[in-house]
Amino acid sequence: MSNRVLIKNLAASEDGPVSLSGWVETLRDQKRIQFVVLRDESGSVQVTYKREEVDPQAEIISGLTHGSFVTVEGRLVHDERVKLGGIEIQLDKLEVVTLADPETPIAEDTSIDKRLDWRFLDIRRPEMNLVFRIQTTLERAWREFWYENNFVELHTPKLMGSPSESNAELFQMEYFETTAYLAQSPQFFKQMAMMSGLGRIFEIGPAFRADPSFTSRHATEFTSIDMEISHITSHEDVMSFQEQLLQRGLQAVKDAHGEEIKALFDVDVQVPTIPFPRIPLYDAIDIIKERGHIVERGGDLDPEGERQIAAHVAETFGHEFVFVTDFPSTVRPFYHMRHADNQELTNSYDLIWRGTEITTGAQREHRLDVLIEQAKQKGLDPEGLEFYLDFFRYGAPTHGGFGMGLARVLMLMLHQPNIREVTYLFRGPNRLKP
RNA sequence: GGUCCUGUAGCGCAGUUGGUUAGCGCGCCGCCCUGUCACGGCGGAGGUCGCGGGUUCAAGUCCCGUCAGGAUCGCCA
Repeated sequence: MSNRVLIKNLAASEDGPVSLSGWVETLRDQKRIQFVVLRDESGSVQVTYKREEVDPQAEIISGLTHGSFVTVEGRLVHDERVKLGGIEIQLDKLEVVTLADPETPIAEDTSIDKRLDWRFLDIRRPEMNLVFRIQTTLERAWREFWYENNFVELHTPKLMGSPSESNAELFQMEYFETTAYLAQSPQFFKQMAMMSGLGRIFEIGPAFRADPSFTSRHATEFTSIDMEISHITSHEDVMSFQEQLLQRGLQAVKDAHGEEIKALFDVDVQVPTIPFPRIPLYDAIDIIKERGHIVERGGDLDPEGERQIAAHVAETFGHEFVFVTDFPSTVRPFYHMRHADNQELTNSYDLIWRGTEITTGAQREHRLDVLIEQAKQKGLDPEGLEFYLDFFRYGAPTHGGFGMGLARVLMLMLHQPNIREVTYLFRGPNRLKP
């Protein structure tokens, strides 16, 4: 390994010899003096070289192109004249590792679709680079929370022999002599873990949906944050876990990256207070109606309804999050538990962050006879659900959980307009590359 | 899948009621420049106007179709 120093650590270092490596960001090639702005994964710094009469090193610098990767040896000097951080490297030796093609195919203001074609160049930009450092911090904080609470991490299969849920569109593929499906959700397998005695589980993994959805918040493959816990009394227990999880994650991101996020995205990360506001759906519909938007009872909230209830919560409680609870059974899958005293409502919720849905959660029905009855009411044939229904034949604890879209969380955290900005390699109806 | 909008140089855009050689900024190439920092100065290259058809003496511009992209709705995470 080379003994390269990260640029972000230079400002606090003593003047003296250093070696760096990085990409050429700018070359200001004057007759007597040359300036190279060098960027690595942590930041940018100016490299200065004073030219001699006959000077092979200066010729090498003159031949540099934007994006070329170089190693630099020189002396770090703190100098107030330098606008870029008040430091510069006075060059002893610059070596070209690889010369870049002179014309870069994308720029900062290039449209998202072209930038996705050249994603590796796009992610070289400091703000895009930061996104994935934030993602790492977020997942780490969540994992720590789960570990502290005795969760088991699972990896459920993504190749399925039958659909994992009823409604969403399925990808199917040849599988030797039969047909396989890509998992739309780990739903059934994480419930299986409850009957396996694992108690509390989480999974961070891919989910696949063959929906031709053209919006700023949908992908055909996305990373799903899933959690399932046993021995709950209602969906309230699930919501309580989730709000703690989000608070922990956002606190960790703010602590580790708050200043950078402010500098690069102009966003102040808000750590939410607990508990998040909770509003039953029918109350939410009444509130939305008072605000001038009509949502029919018996249906789901439409996007405008979600924005309206979020605006109401922001104005009334000063909170960015809201749990909308007790959805009607007509819009929920058969496995959501219904109210004991009202078959039309479920022990379920959606979590909305600044007007966008990031989660669906629920208490699950654990009684086999009730489950079969609810499946039938949804027009499902229990025969096709045998493998799932078997879970409930040999003793099932009460349980519930949620699924949360990772990229949606990042998009909303960083106030990005599109899920594609915060997904490493986006997959949609018209994008399979790179 | 529906609706609306957009496709002009490597990138971002302008292009008038249809009219001669399609422009601007950035980038790129060459030369010049004593510390630049959005460096500056001079010069230059680069275009099947998404694609196909139609109207017209004449189409980047109007019409039809098609492909691609964006926003939004449906659906969801």
